[in-house]
Amino acid sequence: MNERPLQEPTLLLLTALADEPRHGYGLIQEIDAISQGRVRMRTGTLYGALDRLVQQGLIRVEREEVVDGRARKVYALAEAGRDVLAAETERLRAVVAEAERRLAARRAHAIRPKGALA
Amino acid sequence: MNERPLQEPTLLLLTALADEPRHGYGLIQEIDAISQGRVRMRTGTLYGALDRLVQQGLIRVEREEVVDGRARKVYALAEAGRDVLAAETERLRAVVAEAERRLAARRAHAIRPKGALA
DNA sequence: CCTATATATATCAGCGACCGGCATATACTG
DNA sequence: CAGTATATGCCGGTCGCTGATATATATAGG
Repeated sequence: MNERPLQEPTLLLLTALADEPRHGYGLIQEIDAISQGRVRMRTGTLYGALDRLVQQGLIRVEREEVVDGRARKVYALAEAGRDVLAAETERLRAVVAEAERRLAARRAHAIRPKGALA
Repeated sequence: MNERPLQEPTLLLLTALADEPRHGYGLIQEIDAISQGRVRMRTGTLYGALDRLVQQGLIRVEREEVVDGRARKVYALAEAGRDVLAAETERLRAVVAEAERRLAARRAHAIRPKGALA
C-alpha cells in the first residue's frame, strides 16, 4: 500500500469525485472550475491517474454509457478513496494553518503567540 | 520558472523556515514536530531540495557556523519563497475547503446502512 | 464539402522530485 | 570501543506528472 502524500492532480481528482460520479472529460472541466482555471488537468495525467486509482481501490468504474454517440466511462469515489481524501484534507488543513501562523509570526517580528510550537 | 504545485516535503520545508532560519538537520526535527511525527524527511530529499530551492531563489544560505565541532549551514526563507508559500497555502486552503464541502454534501444525501458510521 | 472546435478516451517517452541506502565526520554515552 | 545523536552529502531507482500524439464522433462556420 502506498501511504505517500497525494500530489495535487490526484487530490483534485478525488475532490472532484467527492460529491457525485463523473466521467474523465467531465473531470477535466470540473477541476478547471474548482481551481478557478488555475489547474488544467492533462489527459496524460488524467487517464493514467484514473487507472492507477482504480488499481489502488480509491475509485471504481461506476458504469459505461454512450451519450450523443460518444462513449463515456463514469468513475465514482470508493470508500477507501473517501477515507484517504478525508485524512488528506485534515492533514493538509493542519499544515496550512501552521504555515500561515508562522508567516504571521514572522511578520510580527518573531513575537510568538501563546502555545506556539517549538 | 517552475510554477508546478509544491509537493509536500517542499511545502513542509518552506513552512519550517517561515518563522526563523534553521539548518538542515534541525529542519528534519522541525518537520517531524510540525507533522506530529507523520513525516520523516529523508536526508536524500532534504539536501537535494535545499540545493534546488536555493537555485530557484526561494531560500538562501543565511550563514555557516560550527557548533560543538560540527559544521552547519543555516538556511533562511527568501522573499520569493515567502510569496510562494503564502500563495500555495491560500490555494491549498481553498482546495481543502472544497473537498470538505463535497464530502459533507455527499454524506447529506447518501443512504446510510443501519449503524454505519463514517 | 471541408475544416475547425468540442467532446471523449488512450498511450508513451521523458522529466524531476522523492525515496532509501550509503558514505563521511564529530561528540557523547555506556 | 561500540552505539547513538548530530550533521552534511551523493546516487541509483521509483513513480506521478507533462506534453505530444493518436483515434473517433458531433456540431458549427465558411
